[in-house]
Amino acid sequence: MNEITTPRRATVHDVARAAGVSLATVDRVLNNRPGVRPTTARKVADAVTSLGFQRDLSASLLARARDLQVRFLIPAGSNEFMDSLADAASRRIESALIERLQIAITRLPLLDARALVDSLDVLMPHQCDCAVIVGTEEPAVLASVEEATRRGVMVMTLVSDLPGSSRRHFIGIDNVAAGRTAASLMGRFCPQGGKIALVAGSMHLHDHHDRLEGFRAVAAEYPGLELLEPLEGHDEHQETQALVEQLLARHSDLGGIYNLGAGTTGLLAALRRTRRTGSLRVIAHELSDCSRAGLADGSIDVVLDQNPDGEIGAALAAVRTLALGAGTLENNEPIEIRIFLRDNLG
Amino acid sequence: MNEITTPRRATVHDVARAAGVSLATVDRVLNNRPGVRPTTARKVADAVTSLGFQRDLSASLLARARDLQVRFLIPAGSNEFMDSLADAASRRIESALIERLQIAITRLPLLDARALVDSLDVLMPHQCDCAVIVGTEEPAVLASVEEATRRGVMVMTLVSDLPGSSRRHFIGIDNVAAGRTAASLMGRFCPQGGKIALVAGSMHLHDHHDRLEGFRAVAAEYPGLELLEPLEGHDEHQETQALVEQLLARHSDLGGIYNLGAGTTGLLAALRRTRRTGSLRVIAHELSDCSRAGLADGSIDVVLDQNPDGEIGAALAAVRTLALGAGTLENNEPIEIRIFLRDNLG
DNA sequence: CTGTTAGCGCGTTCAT
DNA sequence: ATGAACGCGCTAACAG
Repeated sequence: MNEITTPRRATVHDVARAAGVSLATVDRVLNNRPGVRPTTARKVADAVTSLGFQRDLSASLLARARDLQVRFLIPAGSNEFMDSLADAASRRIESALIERLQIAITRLPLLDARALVDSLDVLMPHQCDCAVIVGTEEPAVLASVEEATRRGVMVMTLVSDLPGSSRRHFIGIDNVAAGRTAASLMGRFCPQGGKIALVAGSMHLHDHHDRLEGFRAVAAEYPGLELLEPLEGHDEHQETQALVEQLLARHSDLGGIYNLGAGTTGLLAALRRTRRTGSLRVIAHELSDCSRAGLADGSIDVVLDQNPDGEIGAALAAVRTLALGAGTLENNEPIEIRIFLRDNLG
Repeated sequence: MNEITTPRRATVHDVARAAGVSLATVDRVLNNRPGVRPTTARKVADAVTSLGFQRDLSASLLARARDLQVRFLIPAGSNEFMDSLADAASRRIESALIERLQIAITRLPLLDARALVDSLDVLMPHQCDCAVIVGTEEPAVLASVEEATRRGVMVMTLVSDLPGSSRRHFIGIDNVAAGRTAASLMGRFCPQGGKIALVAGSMHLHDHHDRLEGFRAVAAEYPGLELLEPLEGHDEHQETQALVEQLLARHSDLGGIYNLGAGTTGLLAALRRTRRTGSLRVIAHELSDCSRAGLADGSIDVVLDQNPDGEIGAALAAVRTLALGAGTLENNEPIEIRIFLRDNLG
């Protein structure tokens, strides 16, 4: 039998011996601290690569008698999805602690760049190793991210990326693919073709924009589908409900609705009031109590979900990896979109 | 600002002090080793619960200067899906090693209970902490699992469970839900109704059986759907291809095919030869090179995937948790079924 | 039966 | 600029 005999991993001792220096020097190089001659540093670096040395994060945290501190900065009040993100983070507090990861969560009062910047600017490297933020692409935010990085606080973006910045990693789904998938389903749901309505929060939101783009691209492959102009409900229950009721009244022959925003509660209310849940195919985003109910009673056919639990898990895993000093994460696979019907709900 | 001040976790020292004993005694109780008076053991146990003590697995492995050994026993040759399971495990070898988890993989020559039993019986606790097996429900296998458990080797079931046994955990999807989901999609794909063909490997396989059951239950909700008698292709390319070609020839008005087995290659060949990829809705199982190609060229509409990577990850996480001595894992949520269309392929 | 002690891989004073 | 020595939470070999 081919038994796999794993060779013992290299330790700091091995590196020190190979480089002909002491443990302390190796440690200084590893954590790139000052006080090492360039020549010595090179010797250590060579030993590290030739031995394939990999630091043991757990032992490192054990020695420092210190946990890894992660702070999530998540908007509140605006979006139901943000609540589920925060909940997912909360749920992990306990289990993360066992792995020496301390999770702190700050809900920002508004979807306000100022509040985010203020919270970010306060974070110091001795109390926060990594800030995981969901932020909008505004100059003040970008500046704050740069500043945090310079101070020694890693920044990671969640849900919505800040491409030009010094964020070390991005966790989120591919929203264009989400829109494409929705269209691909809708096209198959309506083999006879038909009018399809699009309900968004706002076209100014990056993710909504991407979803719309993806949906339109694939919908074009189904000549029978006639896309109506997108409605903007600003993710407000009342407004979305009114909009959808008006929509249903105007188009008695509507074939489907793609709700690419977060106003699912309002949409559902409208659908139920007008009792048009049979002949109409409805695709919405984000699993929530509301959308679960919609799936259960048949008013929603499919829910595309961003998988907040998976995103939080991926974020924590990334923090651990990046804490070792890796420049960037190469395995930057985006989070997978989850697809739910009534029949595969947890 | 509500700063979360986490109290320091309790350590073995704290437990020893609280129980009025020494570290060694605490350790003996924790690893339930012999040589401790019941009275003393109780005092320690009380201290553990009252302090909410949780062992640090990493520190434990560090002290033992020993990695956690996990062995996967996976059938070979029969099923393409098993290959992807083994691949998923292989891909994790390196990253797991950093977390002190040594992965070993044994491919069993046949889907043969005897081979599984032989491999399992050899495993000793000093070389294998946990065996993760995908096995059939046969008396010899069950006996072997009991024996392994008695020896001190944990057993975990993967993909296919052994309900009555002493396996500590099961990792797999809900196949009834998978079948239901397929029917739910098919029903929506065929609003006019139509004939639906079912292609299975064998009705003797637990998972195929469950999928069929789920599919039938939900398909009954769509009165227009007419289910043909299931075909058994025994997951063989040739046989499945012949079966499907015959099927297509006989039913020129076929509306859809649900391939609930693993013979996707044969199915695809038949579809391409008969060039019937337009009006026909096809739902298959397991993402593979073959099914990916089918999605890409439109011959397959939807692939339901068991998520082998996720299953391996869940298995490794479970091993870590169970290694601390927890009796059973309470969070026994099944693995989620992944749903792929052409537009959300990684 | 129970306690003492050394050491796992690493970080961190404090000397040198 | 560099090294020796101690401690983090836990296990194990050896005393008592």
